[in-house]
Amino acid sequence: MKKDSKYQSGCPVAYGLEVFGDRWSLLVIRDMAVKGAKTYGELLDGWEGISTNILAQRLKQLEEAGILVKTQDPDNRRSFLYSLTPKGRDLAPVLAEIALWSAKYNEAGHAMTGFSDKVQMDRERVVSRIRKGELP
Amino acid sequence: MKKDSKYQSGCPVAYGLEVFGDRWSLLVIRDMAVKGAKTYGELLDGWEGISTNILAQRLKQLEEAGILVKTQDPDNRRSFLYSLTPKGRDLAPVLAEIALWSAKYNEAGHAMTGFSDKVQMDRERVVSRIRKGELP
DNA sequence: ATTTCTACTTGCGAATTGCAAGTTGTTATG
DNA sequence: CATAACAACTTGCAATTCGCAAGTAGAAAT
Repeated sequence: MKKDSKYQSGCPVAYGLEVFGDRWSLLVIRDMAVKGAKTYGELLDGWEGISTNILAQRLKQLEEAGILVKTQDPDNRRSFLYSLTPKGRDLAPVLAEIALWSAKYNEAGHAMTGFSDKVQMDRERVVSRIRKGELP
Repeated sequence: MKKDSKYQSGCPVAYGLEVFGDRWSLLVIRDMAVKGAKTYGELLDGWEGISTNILAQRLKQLEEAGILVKTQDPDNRRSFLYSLTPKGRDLAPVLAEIALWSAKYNEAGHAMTGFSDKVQMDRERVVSRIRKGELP
């Protein structure tokens, strides 16, 4: 999708969107930051159903962008562990603000997640926890 | 692009991304919120060069989503004025957090915009101004 | 030894994107 | 007032990207 994209404008918003501004990247980051997903399989079984080829592609891009790192699972040699870097965890405020906005405007209500509630209760705490590598 | 997408998961992050989670929507919103772009032509001449058919499509989607409204220019009958609704302006914190993140991690530096600087100087003020419909 | 698991890769039709050119109605110009 | 220029799109089409399904490779369980 985003190679070394020609969309370079110098705008900070555009820079961010180059890195994670597609339909899936932020959802992968959310699964890791909010749900604590660590393996390929866990990410594949996320709430929205990303397809396997797209997931593989995004993981590679996000790794190249320094958002996450891939390591061998010490307990299972056929498994890898994905984890967010500080750069990736620093996207917590972005996730939080999107959740706050959605909580305000999504009439349908948001089931299956206490994330919105937690952020509404104490945004700083949630952001701080994610930044430290903990679950919200 | 996003019809009534099947990506409904109940997750607030996913809801937000359904509305503005593509390559261009947030850039259009940024052009309006930060640059004060109001007409189709101004949006076309944005920093990144969106193509005309995509712009038309996004404007329609964002209007349907209640992010912006389209009105006749009272001074020029061949021109329309696009403006953000409160729902659209409430995305200011999202733009701000993306800008802060980019300012921290974009080595290339971000020329041609004082938005990052303004947000870094006083995030609350910038968000507040955009929420009121003023330029940051 | 064979099945199962984990993490992918490959193929391919369908949808989306980007570029270029054309259209419609409006205002400015000679 | 005829014509050029403008503003906001629309249309066509090639190329990229996406999503589903199926297949592969190596490790672990049975």
